[in-house]
Amino acid sequence: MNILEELNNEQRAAVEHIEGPVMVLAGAGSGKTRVLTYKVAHLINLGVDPFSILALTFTNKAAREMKKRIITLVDNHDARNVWMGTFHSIFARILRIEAHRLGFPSHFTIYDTDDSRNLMKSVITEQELDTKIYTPAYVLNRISQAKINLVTPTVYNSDPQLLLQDKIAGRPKTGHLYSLYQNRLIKASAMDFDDLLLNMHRLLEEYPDMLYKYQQKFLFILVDEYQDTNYVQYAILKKLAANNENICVVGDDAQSIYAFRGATIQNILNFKSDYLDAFTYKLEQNYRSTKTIVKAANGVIVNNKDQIFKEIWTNNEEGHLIGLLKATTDSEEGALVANAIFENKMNHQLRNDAFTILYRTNAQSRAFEESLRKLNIPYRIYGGLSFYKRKEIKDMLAYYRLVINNRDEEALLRIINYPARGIGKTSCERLALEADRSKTSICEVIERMPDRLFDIPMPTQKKMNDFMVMIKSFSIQLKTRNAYELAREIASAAGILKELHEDKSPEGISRFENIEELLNAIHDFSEQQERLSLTAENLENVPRTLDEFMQEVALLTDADTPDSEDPDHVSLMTIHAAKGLEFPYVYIVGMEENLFPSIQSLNSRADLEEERRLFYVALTRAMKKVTLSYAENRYRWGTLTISEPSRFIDEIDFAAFDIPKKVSFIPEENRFMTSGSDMQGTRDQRHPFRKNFKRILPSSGDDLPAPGDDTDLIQVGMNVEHARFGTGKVISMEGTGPNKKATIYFQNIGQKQLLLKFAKLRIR
DNA sequence: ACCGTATTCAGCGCG
DNA sequence: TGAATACGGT
Repeated sequence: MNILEELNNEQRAAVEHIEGPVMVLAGAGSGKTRVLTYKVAHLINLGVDPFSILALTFTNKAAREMKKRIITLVDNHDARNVWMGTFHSIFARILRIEAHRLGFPSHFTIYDTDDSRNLMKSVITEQELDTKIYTPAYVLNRISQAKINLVTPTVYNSDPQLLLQDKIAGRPKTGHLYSLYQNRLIKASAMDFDDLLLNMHRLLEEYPDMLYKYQQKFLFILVDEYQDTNYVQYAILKKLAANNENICVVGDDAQSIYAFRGATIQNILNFKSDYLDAFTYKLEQNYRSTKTIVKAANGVIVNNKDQIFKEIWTNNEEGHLIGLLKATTDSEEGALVANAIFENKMNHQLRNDAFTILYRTNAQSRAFEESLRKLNIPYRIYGGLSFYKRKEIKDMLAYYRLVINNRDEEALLRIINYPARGIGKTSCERLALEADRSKTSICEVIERMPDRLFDIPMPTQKKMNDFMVMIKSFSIQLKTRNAYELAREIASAAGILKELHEDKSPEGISRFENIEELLNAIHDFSEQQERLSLTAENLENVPRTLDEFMQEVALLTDADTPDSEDPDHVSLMTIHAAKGLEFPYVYIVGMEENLFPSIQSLNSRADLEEERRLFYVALTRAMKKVTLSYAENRYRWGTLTISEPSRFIDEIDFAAFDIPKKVSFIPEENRFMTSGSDMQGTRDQRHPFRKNFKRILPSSGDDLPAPGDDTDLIQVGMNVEHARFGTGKVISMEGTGPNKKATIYFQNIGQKQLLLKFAKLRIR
């Protein structure tokens, strides 16, 4: 059977167009992933060597599922040799092969965000800078932005504009911290996530033979979720594809929801000018949702200015109207939604996994959990602490990391005194200081220890040395021993098994079980015969080793831990986490101004438009029915706040709503002023339920701001003007009501903290 | 080294 | 509010 016959005309055209640059603009639910998988399958069917196909996805999970699908499609196991994975995992594989070019050992460690944060924290404290001003998060964010834009420390520190920005932000040392941070990474033979991209780019940029090699290798390049790629990813693709330009990108600008961490929609918008003979296909038929949902989603997204025009349509039934639930409080919202799910489930004989609750922020999950539990409805929260982020697992992995890479400082500092061996904090700090001074790694400092006199007590030096000897004794066994045996031996030699076994508290027992589970995973791994296609050439009977395991683990996350529980549960997750998924019944909750759209997004149109795209993504997850809910009052950060319904509700045609009787105590004359008429009604007229939310300002008595200033509109990040101090930028705000204070950086006089009720600030 | 209390700070999060 | 960290006393 010809697999192409399973596609519609546009999909098929995109799949069969195999040469030259192709962009597939695929609306939500239009079979985007389908095009990608069928295209790879088609290529293989045409006789293309799977080893020469590079397919990049957004998550490991997507890669795994796609690969599985392709193998069944082509019914040929060779399909597993396609280079399919995330940008990070594919580039990590290549970088391990070519590491020596860039001065790294092939066993370099990949630092996760915790490692990066800890390292940055030490760098900042060692520089004796104020960690309140130089928060690791801020500095790392700056560095990440720099790396994404190919800005190395050297470039950064000679770029007047960047330096000026840091100066204005009151953090002139940021560039210096970048250099120090990067040096520490190199010293530890480590790369952070952004380095995997940046170094891949360097490899292709600085070594023409490498560029040639990988251009020759990857004859066909496919990219999923192109709207969520950033500049360095774009630049790498541009280089790899430069030879024959057989590059096919698939994406939907309307679903770009990761601009906040550097993804840029420009990659899609510029595709045609980057590749002059580019061919564009638009997939506009939605196979997922009802007409009602598609219409609602179109009505929302049309409010964005930055977009490529698409008209999504569907042949599906009209379907249910959109539900709208109004609650008095956040906990009532939880109860309303849980009850609605319960009723729906009972009335229509549905399974729990037909339902999902989507929210803007993780903090909202609690009310829904409680209500679902009361009704005995099984649920699962996605995106919580993943297995590999748990403390005990990270501790154990730190041992393995250190055995593999003795210079891995973050791993060393994490475990040198866990379990407790009497090596205290001060001694560790001195150790780190000495490593920094002598420009070597901590591990080398320890090894030279007895010969030198540090201000570390002799017994402690001895203990440090014993520790390092133990680690190294395992290092030499890495290549010869089976992953599982070695892993278990390290676990017991380190004392972790004993430590956790003795802890009989419920948490201790669960930690012990988690370690066992980790060891089981390693056991399964070492039993598998199949290796990465990368090492397929040396198929001898070498056991699978611990460092191979760790290479796979470094880039795994949440979604990669399969859940063993009953799969029939209601899913709770953030909208971001729901990207790419679909559910019959979707509840989008917390539809309130300042929550969704988020208060932080109200400063710029770009941010607001990203929120709107997020809402678009949420709506288009649904197959059968969407229900929106909001609460009039909500506890946020410990205080009760009054909310009004989200502007996004207004953007859906009022006629699409199924307004429950109990909410519509609406004056008759407003009843029929729906958007069905051409009348340019106010928001209140179009959406009568809003009437109940006549803004009630908290009474602030005498403290009401004088008319003519902008006091209660001021937000972090705004430029403001003060009668005496001139113009400045709001850095942070604290307090509530009349006691609201803002920290403002004034151009002329520097930082000041002002009580808003007195400051009479104007927004500029 | 360890524990209880004070303080701070709250967006979304791939790899 | 509550989790996560910092601090300060034993």
